[in-house]
Amino acid sequence: MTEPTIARPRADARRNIARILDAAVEVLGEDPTASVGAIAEAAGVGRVTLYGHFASREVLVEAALQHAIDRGEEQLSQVDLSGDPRAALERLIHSSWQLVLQSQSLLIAAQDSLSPERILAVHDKPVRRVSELVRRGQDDGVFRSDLPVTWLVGVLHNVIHGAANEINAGRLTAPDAPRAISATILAAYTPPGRPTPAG
Amino acid sequence: MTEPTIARPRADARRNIARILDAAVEVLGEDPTASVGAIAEAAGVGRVTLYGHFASREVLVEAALQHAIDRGEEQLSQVDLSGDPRAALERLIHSSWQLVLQSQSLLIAAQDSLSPERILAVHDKPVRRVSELVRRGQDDGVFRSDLPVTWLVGVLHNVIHGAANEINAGRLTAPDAPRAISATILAAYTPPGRPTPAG
DNA sequence: CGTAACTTGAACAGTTCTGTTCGGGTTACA
DNA sequence: TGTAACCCGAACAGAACTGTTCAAGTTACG
Repeated sequence: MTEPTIARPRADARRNIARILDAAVEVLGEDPTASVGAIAEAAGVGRVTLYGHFASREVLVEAALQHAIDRGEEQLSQVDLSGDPRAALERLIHSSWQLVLQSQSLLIAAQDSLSPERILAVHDKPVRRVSELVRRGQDDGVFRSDLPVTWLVGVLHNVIHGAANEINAGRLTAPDAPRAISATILAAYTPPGRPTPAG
Repeated sequence: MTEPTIARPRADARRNIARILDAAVEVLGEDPTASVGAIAEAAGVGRVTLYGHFASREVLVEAALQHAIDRGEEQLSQVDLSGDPRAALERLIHSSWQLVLQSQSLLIAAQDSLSPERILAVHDKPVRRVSELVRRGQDDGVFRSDLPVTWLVGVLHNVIHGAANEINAGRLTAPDAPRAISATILAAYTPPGRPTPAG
């Protein structure tokens, strides 16, 4: 029985795949309706080549989302989540913010062409990271427990994305965003009847 | 000099226009990418007839958004905004919630085919209503003043739309939504160092 | 160096939408 | 009751996109 050789792509093929993924993240991050052709062009690659590696637009979008999240995970995994949950959350917000600002409409593209289940599956790791921090804060009595963790995480998600929209609308400047987000979230997470953190 | 007769549409034409607008609000409220043909069908009207009243998809979408907001304004204008700003805000949230739940993706459709300026212009009245209430709360010292009114209004906007998404994702039930939104917003609006309202 | 893997533009088929035109029928309304 | 306003289906032109095929090049790599 011959050893089953694992079919490993050629070097130029792997390079092109990487270029395509980078381009997809970048282009879809700005225009969620960007065509496959536009992505191929941005990657400096023929459209046929792209289809050779990604069978359909759907597959490409999912791979791009996965790629963006994987890259983000590298940074997020380095954030120190120990100590006071409120301070830890502020650090996490600060790191997440840049990532969201880049990939902005990539999520919209995903929502257009991917099933909710797949999107959720790809987001599993980052969501879990935030969820555990929030839960720890609840256990410590620092974060409110009268609302479910999923809701609190969702609020964070929406406020961050909302901040990106505010910047696009010119009603907020990028440097001001992290402070506004943190101040809003920390107050929103405060247990009923307890004082909010003073800036 | 003959009196310049104001060209008033015939009765059936006005009826069809109304039907089209209602259908547009309903259909686009569920699928932001719905085609003009689908809207015409839902209105029980020929596609040609629709184009006779609305020159392009863009015009139709804007008219539909305007229509939805105008209908909503009727209800919102009846909300009592006097007294404690926090209680008033809760009443306003409660009334706004139903409206948003219906028109959900109509806004997405608008964002796809309308310029941000036009969207903002159409939203002028409801935004102003909330803004003034928030500002009054700031003057009374009940709402925080360390963040701009536009930001606070934006947070409310995003949390409400986020709640709609949570419901779609099955992580929140419709009856629970108003309570979660109010609790979140009232805490988020609390001035730094002051206790959040106890549920 | 030779071959298999890979890339490429051009061209094609198929779909879906927008917006227009035409001709004949119906309806409001004065 | 007459006429202008209106409605409608069918059919058309045009654009944009997806995904495939082909034939000819280029490149990695054993």
